[in-house]
Parts: sequence; structure tokens; C-alpha cells
Amino acid sequence: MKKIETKILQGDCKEVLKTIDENSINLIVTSPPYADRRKNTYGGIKPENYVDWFLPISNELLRVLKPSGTFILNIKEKAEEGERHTYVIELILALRKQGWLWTEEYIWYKKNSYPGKWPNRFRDAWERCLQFNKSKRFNMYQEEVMIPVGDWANGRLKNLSETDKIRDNSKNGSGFGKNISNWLNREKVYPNNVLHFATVCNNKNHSAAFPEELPEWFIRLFTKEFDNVLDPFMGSGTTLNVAKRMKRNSIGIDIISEYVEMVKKEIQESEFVLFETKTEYETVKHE
Amino acid sequence: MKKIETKILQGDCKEVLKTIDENSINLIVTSPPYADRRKNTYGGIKPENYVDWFLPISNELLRVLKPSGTFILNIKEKAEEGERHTYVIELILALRKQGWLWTEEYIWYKKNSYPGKWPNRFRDAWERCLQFNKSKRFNMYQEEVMIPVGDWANGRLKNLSETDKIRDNSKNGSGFGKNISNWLNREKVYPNNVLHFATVCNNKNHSAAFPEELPEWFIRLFTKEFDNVLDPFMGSGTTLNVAKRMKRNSIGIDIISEYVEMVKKEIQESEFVLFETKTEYETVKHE
DNA sequence: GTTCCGCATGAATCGATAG
DNA sequence: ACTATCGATTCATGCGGAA
Repeated sequence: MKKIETKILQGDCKEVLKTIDENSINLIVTSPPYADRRKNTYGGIKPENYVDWFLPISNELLRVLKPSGTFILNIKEKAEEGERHTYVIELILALRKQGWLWTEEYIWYKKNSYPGKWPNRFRDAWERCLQFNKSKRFNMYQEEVMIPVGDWANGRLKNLSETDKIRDNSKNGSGFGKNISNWLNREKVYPNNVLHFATVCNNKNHSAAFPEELPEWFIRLFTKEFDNVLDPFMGSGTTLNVAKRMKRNSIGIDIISEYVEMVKKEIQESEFVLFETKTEYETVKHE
Repeated sequence: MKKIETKILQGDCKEVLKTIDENSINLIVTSPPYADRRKNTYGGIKPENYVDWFLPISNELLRVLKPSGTFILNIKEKAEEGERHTYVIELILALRKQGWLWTEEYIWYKKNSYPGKWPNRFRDAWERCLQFNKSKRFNMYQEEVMIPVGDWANGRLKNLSETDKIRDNSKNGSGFGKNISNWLNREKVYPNNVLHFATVCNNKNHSAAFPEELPEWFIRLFTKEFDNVLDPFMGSGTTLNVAKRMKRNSIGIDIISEYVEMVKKEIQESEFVLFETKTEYETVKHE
């Protein structure tokens, strides 16, 4: 029986990542600390230094990711002095120069973000989930995230007209054509690039990270069982917990030892539930 | 009684804008032709030339906008050969260099996005609505766009169908973690920066790029009655029609005379309904 | 009239196949 | 090795005709 490995490493990920084998990771899902002058994790990265701070890390991520792998970066620029910062869009350009492909930008639309306002803006209800890849041919298991077909199918597919049974090209030359009969008996359809997930509440002693649904969706989409998932900014360990539950090997890194200890404890407790898995903290094994 | 003026001008907006007084416009809402799109009507701007094409126009927009005014740019980059193009984010950086403040990025979350599914990506269900300003002190009438608390709880501006609720649940699974009782006794709440509107497409001879709700929301938020609204890429005239209905003066520019004639006719027909307003095509008057 | 139902429509993008 | 065309995918909306 195969075992699931969940490794938790303490340290600055820029250094710790160097201990990980190249081309060994199938998926990186992470939410790095946002630029913030006041925070003391990572010394508080200033917005104007954010790109320079991130590039050495992403260079290691580029090294450890398999060519068929995917890197999902959950990030949102802060507003300061009435403006949105530009460090995130500058980071996209810099990552492309570093060799990453900017494949897509998914939107995390926060379901239950509180109403609220400032004099010049409303509550920010969305974050970017930027998808980067090493090559154009990456693994994507689209069937794993399909959703039920909409109400329209009930009425529309009841009785088909003649044009419904063949490919019917759009009359206005848009190039869009469809064959309605393809949709008979179809129960599920593919989703789009807006993810409508709830936010999580701050009930633990750490700042709120993303909800489990977010890494789960990407893990489902970009990995299969026993693949390797990495979160270099582990925080409260959401990605690792989800990966373990979904039978993916995972590596988490965090600079704050309190987080590391907390996640280790949490993962160990889950051993009693999922006793067929095994957690290793010290040794590094790859397929 | 004050009269509403609706002016429709034919020509290249880069030139036509020069005839408009400086500091005279309260709100610019526009959706320029996207790169490589609408080739048959606008000729199609190449992605690599997009920023250079747009900057002379935005320079005129900067001139005609009042210091308290707002510029809303609806745009979305295309995907090509597996990657998202970067010309839109390069445009944001270039507009800031030109003197604009990048205040906010609203998301237009399209209810009925264009169908599509490819080996490497899903349907694109959102577009950017970028907010730029000349100064940090711009007019914003936040109370005008408040929404009923029930709609906010659904995360939508309209109620969900039963199937939509199931689809939503299958995507996120979790309910509300937060105590929303504080909001229950309030009639209306402020919205957030995600706008959930449907696209418009009908079987008549023209289709609107964006639905009326989109310019209506921004006109409500950033102008009051008798303010001046400008759309330099008028197209089918959605912005002008909405502005007129909401008793705002407006100027529309388009290079295609067919569109200009069509919108003129449409605006004139609405005279019979809203006979207290008056449309002027030739003279230019400002407060 | 008014409501119901049928159905065309769309800022798209990829791979495969044909010329 | 180019370019051109075709097939696949999908659902809210509004029009027009029927009930």
C-alpha cells in the first residue's frame, strides 16, 4: 500500500527550497505574505521591493516544478494612498521574463465578504489566482471539477429542431457554431475561471488564509493521487491538510516555527483518522 | 427646466476629443475595441501596438476629464498560444506614467459568458473594469448603488435559481461562517467590487458590448443628474441611452458612421417618450 | 392582451485537418 | 512550413409566434 507523505519544514523558503529535488513537484499552490510595511514576518516586504524579494523564490519554484506541473499564486495588491499598488502586475511581467508562462488568471470571488466601504472604494471581494506554467503542455484533469448542467437544459433539449441535430453555424459570421444534439443526456458541464468560494473566519490564532475549497479545486484540477503538492508559504497549513485528505503527497514550508509546530500537531492528529497514511518530517523521498 | 443634451459625434476619437473642452467631463465609461477583436469593424489593433495606440487617446481623456471625475475602462486581454497577453497590464503601468491614478479594479463577472472549453483553459467569465482618476479627491455617490441585503447574502444582484444554488454548493460546500445578524435589520448594504451582470446578445442587427446595468452602475456611482458622461467608443450607444434615461448629459464618439446614424435614430425615438429632454447633435454647450 | 415557449445569439480559443 | 477552416463547448436573454 502506498503511503502519503506530508512534510513540514521550518525556515526561509528561499533557502529551504534548495533542498528539494528539481522537477519533482506537480503543483505549487500558495498565498505569499502580501506587501505590508507593518508586518514583521519576512521583515515586512515593502511594495516597491516586492518583485525583487519574490524572484529568487520563484526561481527555486521554477527549478523544483515538473515540466508538466502548475504554479498557482493567490495574491491581491493592497490599496495605499487611494491607489491600487502595481507590484502584482509588475510581478507578472517579471515572472514571464524569468521563464514562466502566464497561462491564466482565475478570480477568487469571495462569497461572504462583508459589505463595507471607505470614502473612495467598496469592500474588496476578489483576489487573483494567477496560473503559471513551465511549458504549454501541462497536466489538467478538467473532468474532476465539473459542475451540474444548468436549468436551461431541461427546456432546451426536450425536443430538438432540425438545426439542433447538425452543426449550425452562427449567421452573423462570428465563427461560432454548435450542435445541440451533443448535449443530450449531459449532466455535468465544465466550470469557468471565476471561483465563487466562501471566505474563512478568523477562529484560529493566525490570520485568515484561503478556504479549503480553493486549494482543493486546484489540487483536483492539476494533480492526481500520490502527486506532489508544495506550499512554500504554508501558514496555517490549509494546502497540506487538503492535500493529505485528497491523498496527495505534500511539502509545506514556513519561516514561523509556531505555525510549523501547529501544523505538525494538526497533521499528526489526523493520523488517527486516516491511519493508512504516514507523515514524515525529516526524510525527503520522491517517486 | 434644464435640458438633457445628448451629442453624437462621428470620427476618430483621438481627433474628435480635441474639440471637447478641458475639465468638462464628470465620467468617462468606455469599452474600446480589444486587441485583434472586431477586425471587420475597427480594423483590429495588434496586441503589441495596443499601448501605443491607446496613449494618445487617453491623453485627451485626461485633458477633458474634470479633476473630480472618473474614467472607467472595460477591457480584457485575449489568450493566444496558451498564454494571456500582457498588453492590458502594460497599459495600466503606462497610464499611471501618463498621470492617471489607478484607483481600483472592478470585476465584471459575466453570468452568461461565451461558451468554451479547451485542453488548457476554461471559459472566460470575467472582464476588468479599471478605474482611473486625475486626483485622489473624486466624486463618489456610494449610497446610490446600495443593494437589498438579501441580494448581498446571495452574492448576486439577482436571486439564484434552484439549480444555481446546487451548482454553487457543489463548488464550495460550506455555508456562512460569519455572524451576519448585524445586517439583518438594515434594508440596504453597500455592494463590493464584483459586478455580476449578464452579457447582452439579441437576434437584432446590433448587439451591445456591455449590458445597460454596467454603465448604469458607474453613472449612478460617479455622477449626479445633469453631469456630463463621455463614451469615446460609443458602439451601439448603450452608455448614451442609459445616460439619457438617467438625466445625464452625454457625448458619444464613434468612427463608424453606421453606428452613429443608428444611435442618433434610437436617441431621437426616445424623445417621444422622454419629451422633456432635448437632443442636440451639432452645438457644443457646457456648463 | 398576456403568458408561454422555441430558439438564435455571443469581445473565444484550442487542436486537428485540409489546402 | 505556412495559412485557412472546422469542430468543440453553453447559458441568460430577448424576440417573435403560439396558446
